[in-house]
Amino acid sequence: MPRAGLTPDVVTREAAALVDEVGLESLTFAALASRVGVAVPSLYKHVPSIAALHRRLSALATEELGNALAAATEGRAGEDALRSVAAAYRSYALERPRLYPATQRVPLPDDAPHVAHADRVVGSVFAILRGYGIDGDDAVDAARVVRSSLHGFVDIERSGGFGLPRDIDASFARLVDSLHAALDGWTGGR
Amino acid sequence: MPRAGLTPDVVTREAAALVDEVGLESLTFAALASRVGVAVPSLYKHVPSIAALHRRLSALATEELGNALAAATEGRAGEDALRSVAAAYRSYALERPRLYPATQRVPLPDDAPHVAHADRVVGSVFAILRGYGIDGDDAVDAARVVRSSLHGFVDIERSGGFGLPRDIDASFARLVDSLHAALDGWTGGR
DNA sequence: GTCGGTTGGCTAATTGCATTAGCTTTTAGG
DNA sequence: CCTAAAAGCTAATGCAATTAGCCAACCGAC
Repeated sequence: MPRAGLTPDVVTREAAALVDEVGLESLTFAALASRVGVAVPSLYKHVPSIAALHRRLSALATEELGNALAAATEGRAGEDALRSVAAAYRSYALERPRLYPATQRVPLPDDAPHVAHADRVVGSVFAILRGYGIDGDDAVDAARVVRSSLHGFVDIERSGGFGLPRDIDASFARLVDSLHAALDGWTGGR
Repeated sequence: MPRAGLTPDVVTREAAALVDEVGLESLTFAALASRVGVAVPSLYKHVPSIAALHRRLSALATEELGNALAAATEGRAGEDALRSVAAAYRSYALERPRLYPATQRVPLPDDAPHVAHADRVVGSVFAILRGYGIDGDDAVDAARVVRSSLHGFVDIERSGGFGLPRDIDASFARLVDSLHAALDGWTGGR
């Protein structure tokens, strides 16, 4: 029986591609095994459980999002960075709408790679705030505002929740305008 | 065999209570049947499938959220309404963190009750905007900004995604401040 | 009160999924 | 080449969702 050339990373990437087709909730070891050409129990040689696979998918999605955001901040600061990061965030969610929710899983504390990817995502937001001169507790509050707005928008969008007849791109632009105004006029804590 | 007194609404409410304990993804007909005291196949007399039960849960959660928001707007306008609705939105999500995600499901078009509940939630947001004198396409954009911010914040919060040592209530207050500022200074479309 | 039809219980059976146990083959390193 | 580890496999187990069909409870009409 020749080796299928699987590794945990290969299995995870194939699983992500399958999620793009069927969604996270319909991901099964049966479908994945069929996809990579092995019997179902063989998957356990590479990934200990379906739950572990979901955690790996979260780490992968978070890494990809982090990469996209980091690239978006390069050579940019302040408003320019905000707009670039916001666009990258939404682009990622629209490219992989079924995988995107996996970015929201909080890493297990001992999963160093996943923790690092998550920190990187948040780090990109803090980089924006430095351009606005916001730091300390204010930076935490502001980062939460930015993350909430972006996550909220793309989550509702990908779920089809914006049903009224109004251009969604235009609404997103107004959201980012609002974020810029909020960060630009950010005042000390209360 | 005496009747257990079940109806589709009773089953749905019991399912919601079970979701509060175990989460949406761990809801099973087996656990629910045990909870209401009937055999598993008996549940099919009241709810046609697990998928249909999830849709009913979404309608119920959306109704509850709609009730909370409607109550929060009563006798209030503008900034007062915004703060009240924002608080009510977050309170609901914190009271039923495991059920809250069900509010995000888009209703099937022919599910009139669910559609009505969803419209009511959005209606409460539009009521706020009327107090700020925002209408037309601007109102759609602004409603999407408000919904995104609120949903995004509570979704990250309930998932444990705000890990940095900073009071979350304070961050939420800053989010609402930002929303108020955005709505207060809302200018015409672009 | 009785009867008939409908509703709501039940058990048995089926299919599919996640997982474990243990055997066999392939592969890598000494 | 040999050995141990890794990676395939089948069989088996337990659980979940669902269907089929039987029986009893219930309700409305007479």
